[in-house]
Amino acid sequence: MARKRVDTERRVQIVEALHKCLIVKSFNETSIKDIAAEAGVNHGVLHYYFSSKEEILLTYIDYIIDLYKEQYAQWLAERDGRISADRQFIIDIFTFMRERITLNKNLSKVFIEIWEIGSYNKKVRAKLQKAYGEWIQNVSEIIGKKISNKKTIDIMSRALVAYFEGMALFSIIMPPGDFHASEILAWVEDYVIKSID
Amino acid sequence: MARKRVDTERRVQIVEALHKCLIVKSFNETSIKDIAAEAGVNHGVLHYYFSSKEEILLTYIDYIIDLYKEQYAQWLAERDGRISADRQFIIDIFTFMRERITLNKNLSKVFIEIWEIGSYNKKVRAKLQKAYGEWIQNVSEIIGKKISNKKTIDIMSRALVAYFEGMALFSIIMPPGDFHASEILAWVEDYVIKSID
Amino acid sequence: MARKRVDTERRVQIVEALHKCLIVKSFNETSIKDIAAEAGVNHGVLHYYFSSKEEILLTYIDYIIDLYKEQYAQWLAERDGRISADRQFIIDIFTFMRERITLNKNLSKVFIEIWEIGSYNKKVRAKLQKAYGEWIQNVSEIIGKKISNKKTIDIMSRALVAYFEGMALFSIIMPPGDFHASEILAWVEDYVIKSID
Amino acid sequence: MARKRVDTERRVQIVEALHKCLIVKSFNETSIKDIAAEAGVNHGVLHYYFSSKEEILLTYIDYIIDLYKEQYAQWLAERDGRISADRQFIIDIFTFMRERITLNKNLSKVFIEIWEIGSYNKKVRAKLQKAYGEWIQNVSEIIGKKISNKKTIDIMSRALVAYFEGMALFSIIMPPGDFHASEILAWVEDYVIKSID
DNA sequence: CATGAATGAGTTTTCATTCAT
DNA sequence: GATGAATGAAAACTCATTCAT
Repeated sequence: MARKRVDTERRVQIVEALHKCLIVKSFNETSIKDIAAEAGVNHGVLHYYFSSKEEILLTYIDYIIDLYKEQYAQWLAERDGRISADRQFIIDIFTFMRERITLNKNLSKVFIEIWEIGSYNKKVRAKLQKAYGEWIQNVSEIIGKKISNKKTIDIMSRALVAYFEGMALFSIIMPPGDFHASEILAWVEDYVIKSID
Repeated sequence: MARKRVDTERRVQIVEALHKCLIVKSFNETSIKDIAAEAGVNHGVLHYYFSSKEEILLTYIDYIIDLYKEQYAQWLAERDGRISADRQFIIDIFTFMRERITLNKNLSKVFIEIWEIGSYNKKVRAKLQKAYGEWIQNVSEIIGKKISNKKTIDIMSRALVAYFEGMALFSIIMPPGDFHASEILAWVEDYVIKSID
Repeated sequence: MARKRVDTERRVQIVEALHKCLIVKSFNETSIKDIAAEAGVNHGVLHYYFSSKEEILLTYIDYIIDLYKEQYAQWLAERDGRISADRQFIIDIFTFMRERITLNKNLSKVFIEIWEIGSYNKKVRAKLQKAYGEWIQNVSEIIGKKISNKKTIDIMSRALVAYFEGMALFSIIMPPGDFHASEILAWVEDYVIKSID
Repeated sequence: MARKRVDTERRVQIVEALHKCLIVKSFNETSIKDIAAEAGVNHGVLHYYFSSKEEILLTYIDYIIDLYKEQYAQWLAERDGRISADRQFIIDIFTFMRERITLNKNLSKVFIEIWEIGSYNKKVRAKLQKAYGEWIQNVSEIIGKKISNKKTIDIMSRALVAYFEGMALFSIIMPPGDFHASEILAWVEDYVIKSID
């Protein structure tokens, strides 16, 4: 049990080191020794806790997705844990997504990396599919409070999440201070809320 | 003169070989020898025509962007070369973008790769910024036929292009046959056209 | 602590392997794999202990210079560690330099190589400058026991060391058994000693 | 006949291009294309006029040695073509060697390169042996005007030429403006002349 | 003769992974 | 469990040389 805990701590430590590395360089440019140095452990140890570099990545993807799922759950818990049809609630939940997820630069950078790996790697893609499926489901529940047509809900939630990810991409790729991602996001949110309210 | 043509042809040949490689594996996984094999030439030749692997990539990015800019220009030329305020014209132009760009799987796959490289590589990012800037400009001109408020045009065109790219991403990442990208795109187009018409 | 020793040992082993290689071929013709083979280690190991081929060379130059500085220091230590004005002492010290340094064929061969590299490489040149500066200083101290004019000491010590190196060069370049380097050196030594005594 | 002349001109042109390259970089760092570019000819042509890179070098060595032999011959011709026992003549001839050969930086640089190649390459070494043999012979003739003992002449001429080459080396290797090669050379010349006069 | 395209062997370097201690 | 030494495959790149046109 105690061993297990140490194990888990070490794995988290390593996985968080990978996160720090990915802020600065691509997964490919990040060597096992880079991760080890960032984690403050011997690089040989990484192969004790993980079978390969890929396994660190897969674990990391779970970790980063869980981190934001938990943040969302926590945010929701602070609001009684229920999705409300309230206009203000919907404004707030979109604001949360905008500020904490879409405009989180480090997160976006890392996700561009994960997209790229996922586009060639089935295991990574499966994780993305699951995470995006859940996020789409969350958005469905939100707009489902206002719209009854299931088809419309399905389409809109997918479109919205794709749009969020497109904006996350552009917030990294486009010249900073010129693209005004925050403003665009707010405008569209407003537009959507007006449309469905 | 004849020489110049051989030069250009070889460079195009190499760059198209890179394209074929990028459909299957990442730029990093694609070795100089892979590209050479795909192009059917000796690997030393690649360094004869290009100073480095990165230069092949940069040339490729120009090539692929030009390819689609030309397709757009050609499409437009067939329609008198002018952007019209006609409802059908706008429907058609969005259909063109949807079918030929956003839902072009190979193109999307390659662009996910370019995004990732661009997120760490300034030269690549600059090329993306230019290309997206132009595309946003094109969309601005289209919706500018219907909307007069400059700010709204700016925001909507940016939002639309980001959304298109988000959809391109999801068409690659999400389970095929399940995400219904085509339908979602058509629905949103319809929605936008109705909104601005 | 044990680790540190392994480190140093391996580095010495590699540096000595380079020495053996340089007896046979130039630094440029000596590949990392050649050095590794000579050292009896895997070639990857060389990059574990040294960051680059140049760093091996720089370390080697320090090594070979230190080796002969130590031999000189040791020789001197055996003679009470002091430079004497004794005629026999001066004869002996010149003999030491002649036999152990100037006429040491392997050493001379390697130094021709280092000269060549140093003529294009600043770091190598700096090491040569330091080593020759010290050697000139040593000769100054020896002849300073007999001559009081500082200018004369400076000039003579520089001239002597340049002459020694020219003789080292010729002992490698000129047909063996024909140039009689040993005899020439002895004659000049004798001449110098007579002049200053 | 005309062809032969064109051939020779081209070969000289190439060989002079190599000289210019060797001022700046080592023979190893100098590529066939570098030489071709410096000569203003197509690189394929070098293999028409020379069988290999080594042959260019060997031809170059002949060229550079001849150049200075001719300069010496010409200088001598201007002085009636005979070596004189005149003190001033000896002063002048040493001055010529000092200024035009030993202190000629480009020449010295190139010779360090040739020494190094010659220390591993028999053909190059043979050329050096011949050239130095001739130079030593010249010096023998000069000091032979003053000294009658053949053995002494042999030793002194060899020692002098070795010393000149050592000084050439140090004029390249040692910190410029610090070693005072010119002064040292002049002092020793003076010393030698006084000794033998 | 001239050109420049093509070849392919060879170089240094990187790094995930293994493993003895 | 931890350490760091060792392995070896693979990468990008260089370049003398060849050769068809």
